[in-house]
Amino acid sequence: MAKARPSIQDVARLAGVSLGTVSNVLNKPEMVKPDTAQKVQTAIDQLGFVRNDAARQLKAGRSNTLGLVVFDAGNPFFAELARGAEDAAVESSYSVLLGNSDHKYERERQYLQLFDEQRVAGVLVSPTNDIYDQITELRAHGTQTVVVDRKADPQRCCSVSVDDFAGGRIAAEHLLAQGRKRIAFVGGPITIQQVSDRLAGAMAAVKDFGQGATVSIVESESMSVLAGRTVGQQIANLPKDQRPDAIFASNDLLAMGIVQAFMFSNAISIPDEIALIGYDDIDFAEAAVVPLSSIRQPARLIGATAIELVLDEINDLPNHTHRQVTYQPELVVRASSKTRKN
Amino acid sequence: MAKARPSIQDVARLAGVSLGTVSNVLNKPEMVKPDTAQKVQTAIDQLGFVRNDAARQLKAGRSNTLGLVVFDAGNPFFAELARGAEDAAVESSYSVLLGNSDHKYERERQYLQLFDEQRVAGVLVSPTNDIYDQITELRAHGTQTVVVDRKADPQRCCSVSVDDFAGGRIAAEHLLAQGRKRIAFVGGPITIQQVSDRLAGAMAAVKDFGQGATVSIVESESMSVLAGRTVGQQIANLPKDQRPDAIFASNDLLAMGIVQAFMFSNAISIPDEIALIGYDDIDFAEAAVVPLSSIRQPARLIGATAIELVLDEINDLPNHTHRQVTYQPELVVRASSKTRKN
DNA sequence: AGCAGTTTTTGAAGCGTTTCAATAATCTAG
DNA sequence: CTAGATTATTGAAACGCTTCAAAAACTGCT
Repeated sequence: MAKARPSIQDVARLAGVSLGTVSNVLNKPEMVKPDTAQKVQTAIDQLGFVRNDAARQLKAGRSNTLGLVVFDAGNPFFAELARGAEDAAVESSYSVLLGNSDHKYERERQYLQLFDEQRVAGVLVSPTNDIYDQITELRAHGTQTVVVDRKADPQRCCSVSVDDFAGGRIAAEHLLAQGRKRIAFVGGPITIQQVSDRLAGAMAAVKDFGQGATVSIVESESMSVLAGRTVGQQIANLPKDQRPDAIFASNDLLAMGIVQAFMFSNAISIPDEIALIGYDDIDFAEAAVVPLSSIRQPARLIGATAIELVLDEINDLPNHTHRQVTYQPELVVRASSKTRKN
Repeated sequence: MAKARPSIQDVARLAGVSLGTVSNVLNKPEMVKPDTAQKVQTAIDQLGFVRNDAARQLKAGRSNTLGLVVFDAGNPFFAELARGAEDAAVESSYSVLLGNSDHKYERERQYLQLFDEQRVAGVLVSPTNDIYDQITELRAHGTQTVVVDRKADPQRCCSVSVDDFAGGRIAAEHLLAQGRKRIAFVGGPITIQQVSDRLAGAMAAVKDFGQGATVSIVESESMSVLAGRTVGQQIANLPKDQRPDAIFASNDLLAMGIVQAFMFSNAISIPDEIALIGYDDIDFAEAAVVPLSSIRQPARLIGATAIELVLDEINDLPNHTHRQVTYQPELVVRASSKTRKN
């Protein structure tokens, strides 16, 4: 049934022109006479011809597709980032294909490999882990790569990130300023760079603050709402005097989960007993049971900037120099961390 | 610098074997002698050879990539759906590339076109609109296509969806059962099939119920949290006696936005004055200021099922018959729609 | 009509794979 | 040790496109 897909040859034959002409209609329409173009177009329509990108790429050696690999497409932060990237790419008539590694190293590898094999023009990746070799390899193969949401060695490639250390510091400082002393940091696995940086920032703040404030670390299994709920449960189960008086969740998903757990067990009030601050300031933070304080990151901007960088590298390789763009996070205070009577 | 990427030829030369052998190592390793394979592998590593997918596809005529086009990757519902699809695809060693149409017809077209040109093995698409011609065209070209989150004519292709009419009915019935009479339906643009089906379901429920209950329609600009906030504002601005006593938001994002608006203007209490129910039951619904009642859809399952269908069609085209899988939605009652004293 | 200059069209070469018939190497059994 | 069977390797021929030098078809002028 589905007869073989028509090729440029078939179109040429039907239109009574040479194959080169058809190609020209497709790629350099200005250099073919209008009525020839018309004939060709008619043939194309009639046959339902669709250019075979594989062949085109094979010949041309490059594509105008970009790859983006994130580790949690379900996190609105990354969704925003992706959208920023997409918009910027479309602007320059590139398309962005999104791969979700779901925190799985193997899957990340797989997408990177896929993009490499597809010879995409460039790749943005928010590396889960020690993906450095992967990236080095990619770059060695000639695929331009930009690291997003994490700092990268500017010797090796561009990166666009937000200062996680500063973010952690700001969050902790805020909690301390509210008079909290026993801060629990929730996040995990702590092997994730972002998590450990935020933690480090928080610790630094506590250290500078002195006054006997402490940070305890609760490592969560992942960074999801569900994981947050588990952690929340855990904390709720603690004897009252062992509970922290503030929680810094390393992203909003976790924070929302914690909120859910506290609501459910009905035992802990936010912010009276425990103040809570999240990270990312996703759209949902504001609508939480207790509107969630958070550290805002310019997700969209990150995506857009990353695209800019990768395109610069693609189009102007010779005098491209790697840049390390770092944005500053911003404290957003809502009810979840406001101490009522101070 | 970046010397041309090594080809299979280069590998062959370096390994001292023929090009066919290298290909075999790559594709049918069982039919090449172990030590030959070893030599080849060494050469591959040394050169950093990466198979050129374009060439491979060109020859093979097919790829093992699947495309997924959704219209709102930021909506956790679709994120879930995508994850379900991805997991199922990986299971069968396919990869899924995600395109986000962002409700824009043009961008949807563009992704579909891209996938078509890339000769992906199959496409899942949650069509924004009258994308039917697009799909017909795709299929005519031989790209297997499955419609997700919407019913499709089973004469033409498979589809996996949830019964939106039933969902709308259930939601409205629930609100009516709570003693509400003036239901506002929020959603838009109503040209979106899902929206109009849910509306139709709600209207049917109200009609069956009789008792002078009514449905008013508030068309929102889009289906986002932001749009919800706008609508919420609008409703809050209404004179008290003209406000509905229940709102059925056609997705949770809208509902969350409405919650935010009501909180902000501080004028309307949920559910006392207005009961609220959303749709999709995204993870965040439970953590909303007022935990959100919702209509749950099995997002992950939808994605997984769609992959199954498309793979069946790909692998067994001759005796594949289109199926129209419809799942039933499920009412989840939380605080936002519970009438306290009844 | 004939020439030079200009615009269009042509078609062969080649991109890096996979495939497959042909060839070579190796094994088995007599 | 060898014929015959079996297993491995080879390399030429596509796949469908873009490119580009060469040919053809026009132009406008004498």
